[in-house]
Amino acid sequence: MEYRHKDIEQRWQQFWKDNKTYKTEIDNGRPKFYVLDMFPYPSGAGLHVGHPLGYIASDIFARYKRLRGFNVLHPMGYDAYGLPAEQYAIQTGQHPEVTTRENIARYRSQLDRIGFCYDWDREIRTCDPGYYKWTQWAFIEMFNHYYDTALNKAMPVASLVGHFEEKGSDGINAAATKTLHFTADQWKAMDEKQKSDTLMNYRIAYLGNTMVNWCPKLGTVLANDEVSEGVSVRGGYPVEQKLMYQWCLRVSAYAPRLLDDLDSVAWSDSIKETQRNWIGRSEGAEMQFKVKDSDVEMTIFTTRADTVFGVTFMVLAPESKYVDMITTADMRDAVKAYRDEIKHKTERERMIDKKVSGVFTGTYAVNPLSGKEIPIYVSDYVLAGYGTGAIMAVPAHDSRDYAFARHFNLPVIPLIEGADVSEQSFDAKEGKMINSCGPELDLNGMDVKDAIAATKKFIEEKGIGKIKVNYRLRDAIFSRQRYWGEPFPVYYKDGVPHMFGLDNLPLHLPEIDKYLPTESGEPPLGRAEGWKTQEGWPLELNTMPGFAGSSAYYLRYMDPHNDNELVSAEANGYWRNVDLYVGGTEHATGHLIYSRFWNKFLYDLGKVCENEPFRKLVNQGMIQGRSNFVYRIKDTNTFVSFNLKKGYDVTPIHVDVNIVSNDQLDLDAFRKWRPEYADAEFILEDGKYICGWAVEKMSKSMFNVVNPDDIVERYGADTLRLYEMFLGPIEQSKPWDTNGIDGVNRFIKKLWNLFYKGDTLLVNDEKPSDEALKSIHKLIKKVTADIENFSYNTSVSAFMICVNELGALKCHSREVLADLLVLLAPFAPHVSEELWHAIGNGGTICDAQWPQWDEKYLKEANVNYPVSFNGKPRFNISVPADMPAQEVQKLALENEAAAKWIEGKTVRKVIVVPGKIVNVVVG
RNA sequence: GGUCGAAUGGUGGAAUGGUAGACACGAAGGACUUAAAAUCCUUUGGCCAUUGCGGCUGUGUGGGUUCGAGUCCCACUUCGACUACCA
Repeated sequence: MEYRHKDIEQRWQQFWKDNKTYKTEIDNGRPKFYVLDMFPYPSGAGLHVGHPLGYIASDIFARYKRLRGFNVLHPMGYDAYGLPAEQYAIQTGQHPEVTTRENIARYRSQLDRIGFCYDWDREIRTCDPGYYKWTQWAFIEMFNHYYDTALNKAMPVASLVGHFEEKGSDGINAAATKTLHFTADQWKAMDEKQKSDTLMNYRIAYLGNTMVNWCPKLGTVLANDEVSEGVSVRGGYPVEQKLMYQWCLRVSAYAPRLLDDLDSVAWSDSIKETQRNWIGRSEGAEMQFKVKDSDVEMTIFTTRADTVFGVTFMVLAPESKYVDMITTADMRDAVKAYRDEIKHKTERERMIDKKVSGVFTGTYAVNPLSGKEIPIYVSDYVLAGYGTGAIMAVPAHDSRDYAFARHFNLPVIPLIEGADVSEQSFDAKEGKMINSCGPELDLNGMDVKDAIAATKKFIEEKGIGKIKVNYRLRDAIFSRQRYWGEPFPVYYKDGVPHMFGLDNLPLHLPEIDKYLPTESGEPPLGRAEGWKTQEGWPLELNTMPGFAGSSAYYLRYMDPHNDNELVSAEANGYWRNVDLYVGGTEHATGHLIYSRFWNKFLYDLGKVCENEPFRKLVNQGMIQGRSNFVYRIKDTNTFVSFNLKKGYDVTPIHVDVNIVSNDQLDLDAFRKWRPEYADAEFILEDGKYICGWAVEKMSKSMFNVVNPDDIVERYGADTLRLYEMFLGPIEQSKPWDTNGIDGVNRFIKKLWNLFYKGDTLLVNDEKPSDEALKSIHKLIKKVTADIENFSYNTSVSAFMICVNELGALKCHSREVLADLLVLLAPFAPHVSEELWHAIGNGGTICDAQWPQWDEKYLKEANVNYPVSFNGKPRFNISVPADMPAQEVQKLALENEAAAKWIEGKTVRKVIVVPGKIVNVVVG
């Protein structure tokens, strides 16, 4: 029998399906293990060979854990809402649901061919009503809760209302949009609308007027993580700032916990660091600056309280509320002109335009420590959304303030000894303070760090300001002016928002005629006939953003068909949270923050039992494309081979990598590829046409997309799986290069040849030789350690070595080969299963037991090698790590081989490095 | 600008501080074959020596720690990823 991958893989995939081999149930008798992939957005282009990388890695781990006796939950589903389907719908009129369903079917068929061990009975799609019911439910719960900053958890809004009725706003500990002051009587006097507006200030899901990233081209608002460098991540369209009334989630309330709990998860340092930066904790002080000849006091935030004596001006964000309060009559026109100019600039234009701009308000403030008067400016380099939207400018020690000061010719006062500020600011927080003495506070001579502390203490005592921790993390904007997303379970009664009851969920997405905004500029849902409650109250027209459906999906897999709860306490109590999460780093500041927030919120409500959703995170690298080029001689249809192109004037042209093999072009296929190449001529080297290559993004336009289906067709899923792992470390980005896949394919054939010669099964029950046992036990040890460390590439190498060794030893022992198959089963499940049955096993290899290595087969002589060192002969002996130094020295002197080596020479020195090695230097 | 990471043959990549280049691809030579494919064997970092079985050199650059550094420390160069007017 020959190795026929198609036959084998099809047969076992069917077997697993028929026998529901991968169906998972709660089993209190076994420990659980939850392995999860970031579920894909089913795009129209289908999977390319880069997508399954992470899926294969997690599949190996899931299969491995199962072989080690764990009850493994390994589900898959689809992040089905999203912009591309909607854009496609706008262009073609096709319902996004239709295209989404088609795309999912395509994904599924591609995934199925690779042989994953998913429990497909647990599949979820975010656009299924049975799923988004719970997305809507979570939103309602967020609406009904506020964040208590003293208890550090979400609490029901009802208890807040109780407090208001007794004491008004006095003594509340609630995360809020702004600080409100009202008495119990004032609260009671409010009408329904006023009460609603007041509570919005505290709700975790709230309606607020916020500065949003508005993308005119997409006609929708985008979250911060959906915008990069001033353009939309999807589509790359310009994004501008706009004040809009939107649903928001008070993610910022969770900032301290999101930051602190990073310490408790096993994620890579780099992704934790990315989240820390995104959350952006900074310790500083809020300080009051009085405006001259006015009652207005402006609050600013600074992390450099020590530099207050160097403040030579102040700057307000153009959107700051203070601007209108303080601008003098004669400056009003200039300020208005500046603000209008800024408003019409997109975020991108603001960023590209690094020119300093701003305008004087005509007003002065008073430095609270020095008493000096300083001018107040408006400039767009101060952001409305961070801190208080107002700053004290210290040009000597902040580069942005410095640029502004130079442009407007404002004074620069250095505050640190020896700082040269003639060319640029001195931003470092080090040195001794100078020029920092006021009527009540003298910082001169202090170290910067001490000065910061001293100033903070002083301003707090004097009531000029207070110590404040600021976070960069903003609340998430939760409204999208789109069709293809979860509808909000919200209706408006006389303009006041109300939530649906759980009994009325899910609120289904309505049908509409076109997927465009209405004539009056309302979101697409404005087109839906009868989009109102039975009583006639209008429903919310926005839909939820992409991250809504993906924030709690890992919980739903635990109990996907439960119609009464997101997840039952039993299912959640058993599966708890994700033990291993595999996915790309691109979600560091989006999905991975939102999910953690969402989970913490549900944790506060007692709905889930773990504080963090993902224990361990592995970020697989991106697979880039490897493009091939042919070189056409200018103005001809002649192509010159790569190494001969010198001396010709050539144009490199991308050529489809699928008609190139080992960088050698298939000439006939090339002529057939496109009509204009039908009569192409070639200048060959050694009878071959060799193509050039480059690493680029994998995309259709570069003709470097490799479809996993083609690889599976030609080499089989097992080869694809092994080869993807063999390419290199899982976390590293690397180009896909089909060159080399033959080596892995050869390995499987060699493995096959250990079992079969022709149709004869070679396997016997003879006792394996010591060498064979050593080889297999070495492999067991290596593969076990590698899987635990995700070093799958070296595992594949280890398999190759072992199979080569067993082949050379002519070992066909059932005992050894059975172990080999179990080890290989996570990597190449089909061929392992096939051979597992061939050697007389029943059931499925998925239920086999992971073998254990025995050190006795691995013993090495502890004497190594003579080497030279600095010209002096030397002898090294390896010793066990825990051997005491004295014994090591004794061993070295008694060692037979060492003695032989030392014989006749003078022992100059015996160097004992405890636990490591002994060097006997002779000479 | 900030943060993190990387740099090893023609290529992908191995090396708990202990014989650098495992394994694989590619290449060269050979066996089998009428021939090709497939398969198998040998060689393969560089330089020198190859009827002397060996010698020298070598992990981006320069320093340091160490008996010993690809690995640890410092500085630099280059590349990549993420992020960015966050006061």
